[in-house]
Amino acid sequence: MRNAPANKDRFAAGLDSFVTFRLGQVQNRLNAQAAHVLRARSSLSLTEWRVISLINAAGRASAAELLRVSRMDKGQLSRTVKSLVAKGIVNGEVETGTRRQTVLSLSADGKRLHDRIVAVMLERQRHLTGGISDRELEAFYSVLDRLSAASERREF
Amino acid sequence: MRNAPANKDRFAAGLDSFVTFRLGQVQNRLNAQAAHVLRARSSLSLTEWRVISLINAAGRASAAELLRVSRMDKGQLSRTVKSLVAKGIVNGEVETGTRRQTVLSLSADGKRLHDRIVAVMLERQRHLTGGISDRELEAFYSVLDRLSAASERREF
DNA sequence: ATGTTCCGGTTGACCTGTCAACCTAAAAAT
DNA sequence: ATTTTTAGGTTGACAGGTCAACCGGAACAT
Repeated sequence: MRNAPANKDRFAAGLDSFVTFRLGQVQNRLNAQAAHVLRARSSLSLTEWRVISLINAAGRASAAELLRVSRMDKGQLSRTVKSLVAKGIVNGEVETGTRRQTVLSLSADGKRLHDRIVAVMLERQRHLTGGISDRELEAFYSVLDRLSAASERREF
Repeated sequence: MRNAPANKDRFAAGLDSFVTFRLGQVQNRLNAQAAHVLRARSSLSLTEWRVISLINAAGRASAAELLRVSRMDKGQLSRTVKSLVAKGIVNGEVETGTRRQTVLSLSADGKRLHDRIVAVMLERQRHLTGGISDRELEAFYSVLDRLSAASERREF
């Protein structure tokens, strides 16, 4: 890191101390990278890929379940699922009877697509975490979890 | 943490292992929280606040400097600065001669605003990192930096 | 049974982020 | 001196995220 020119230090004291600031910077770069990879190897957007991952992880799940787990936006999920169904990547069976939920699952095509992409993503994951030991990662996740918990309080 | 209902575990294996996924979740929640705080105590958007912070940290700086340091979008910065100047929060002097840069600084109002908000933000920062030791934070930042470095390679 | 509440899902409006083209002035090249 | 390159900044178009109103069916109360 620290690849910015000399005057970077002028800012160091002011902003680097904000966890959120640093976190944000890294996250943006990671997202851009992921989106780039996806564009290079598929026609999926990052959100589409996330939804595919979610559905794959769940096997079969309703949109509501995915929402609870991912905390993504209702509307966004709805639209993304719609487009994935249109592309034949996701199947949506209208499970009537039990509160009319739509049960989502990957189609055969979807599964193949997922498996192809997930391989690349796992490789990327290895690249990203390559220089990081398991203990470090554990600690990292632990801090992340605490930040997540602390971000709960709305008044802050 | 871990406040999701029972079936959370079904997803654990699949997605929690992706650093980027976890990072993203936490980041979203932190952003939402920050935006909420800002809305409650000012009429600033998150981006406006970031730009104000940047300018404050720099004292006086050109837009280009802020860009290099923050890695935010050119256009977004331009527009945000424009609106902050319009609101009388930021002064933009057209430093001609040296590559026609516009030197940005906080106005008196801007400075007051910044100081008022930064107090809340520092309090929030303390809330967020309260349960986290300095050593843990150091380690956290170190991992973050390595992730950031690894997100450089475009092919991944 | 019927009206009320609740919940899963959809839609539209709006706001933010991102990309790329463009303008203009300064600097460098000839 | 004139042309070319480079860099700071602006703008427009568009994709993606976010909010809130809404729809319709299930569950529940009376």
